[in-house]
Amino acid sequence: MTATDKHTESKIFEAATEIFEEKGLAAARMQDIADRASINKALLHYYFRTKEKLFMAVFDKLAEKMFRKFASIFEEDMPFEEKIRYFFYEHMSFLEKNPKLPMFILTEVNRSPELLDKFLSMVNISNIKSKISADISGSLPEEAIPHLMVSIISLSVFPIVAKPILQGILSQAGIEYRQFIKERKQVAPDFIINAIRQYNVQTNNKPQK
Amino acid sequence: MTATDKHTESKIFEAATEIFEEKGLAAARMQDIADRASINKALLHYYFRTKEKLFMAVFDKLAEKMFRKFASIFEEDMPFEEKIRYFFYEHMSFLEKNPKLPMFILTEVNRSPELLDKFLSMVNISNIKSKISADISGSLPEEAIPHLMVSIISLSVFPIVAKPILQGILSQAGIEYRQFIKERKQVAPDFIINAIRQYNVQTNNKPQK
DNA sequence: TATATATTTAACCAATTGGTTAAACTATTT
DNA sequence: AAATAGTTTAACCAATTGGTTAAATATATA
Repeated sequence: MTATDKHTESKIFEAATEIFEEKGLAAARMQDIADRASINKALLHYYFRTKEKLFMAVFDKLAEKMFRKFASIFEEDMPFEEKIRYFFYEHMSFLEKNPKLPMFILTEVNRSPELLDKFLSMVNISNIKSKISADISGSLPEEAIPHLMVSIISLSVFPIVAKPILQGILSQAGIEYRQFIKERKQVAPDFIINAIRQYNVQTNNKPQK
Repeated sequence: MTATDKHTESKIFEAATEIFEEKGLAAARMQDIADRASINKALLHYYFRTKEKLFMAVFDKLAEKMFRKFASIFEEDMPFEEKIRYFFYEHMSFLEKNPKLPMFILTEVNRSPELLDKFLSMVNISNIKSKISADISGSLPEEAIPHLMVSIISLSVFPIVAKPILQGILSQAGIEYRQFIKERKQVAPDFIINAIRQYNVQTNNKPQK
């Protein structure tokens, strides 16, 4: 493999990433990818053999990116309240930089759930549960923790995925979507923290490492 | 138009609804729709002329259904806390019966946001805002209301849309998705209500009409 | 019952799509 | 420099796709 083909292969990969993120597998066309990469379509097959294999290479990269980001944030060692705030800040900043990623993943995993198989273990919910239990005291029931986590994800991801709808509805009230998402980085963690206050949750004031 | 063709047309429409919901516009095939309806493919064109027109008929019907459900629940006259509980119960029951609908709408409006134009006015956010302000007293800032509404929608819709992911992750901890969603009808409104308690929100105890 | 109208069928069509092929071109090795 | 290996191109291919056509069939009307 020469420097030239490393270049061609990555050009293809980048173009494919964009096109697949924008259109999904079903609507993406090999000719569109070739056009985006400014190469002859036959090269797609020379380097990646089939559309399916090219798609899988892209999906794997993007899903890894998304799940790793999620998992790493949640497993950080820090006081719980701070972790919630850090999660929203980090996760929503990540989503801001990758606005098409969640919708891409959701589209493809709804079509083909087995695509997820190799990524699920990256999110160890039992591990996260014990970390959360260790981080907080009070009467938060253990069975509430998955709900809490799903709520956290819901509050951060859904407004991104529903952008066209929210943009339309919010603009009726003179609210600008970008500004709304900006505020949300603050509002959403407040919301979560206040919601769990009912359990007399005291976040441990452990010294930070 | 005869009784027979009313029958054929609705058979086509129903089959198209299923196929478009399952696959979206890009991946749906006219032959698949014809097979699902047990008719000859040419009839799709006889009754609906083009794929695009058939899709639009289906999209309009489904989007109307979804937006009308959302809007009607939120404009109910009842005490706020009760409205939140009613919203989650009604909305999540609706989503349970139409599990593919949100993902279908999200997919298509992300691809083509102008599809939304005729439905946005069904959700009058300013109207909802004044209703909520009238329903509750306390110090909930007006600019927090859109965030509250988006949170409510996020908490109800996202777990449906993310079913494959949640199913995978939750099963690792021995949690069954269906049971999780069932619990959520109770957990999510609790969450919302507790979250806004910080504003010294008192829900009006107006007599029900 | 005969005629007109509407519906359905099966065959066909042009365009598009993912993929293949072999020649031309470029880079590397002997 | 010639031979070999690797990359790229442009043309081509078979299958699929949304759509069309005209004949056959069914239904409605006079």
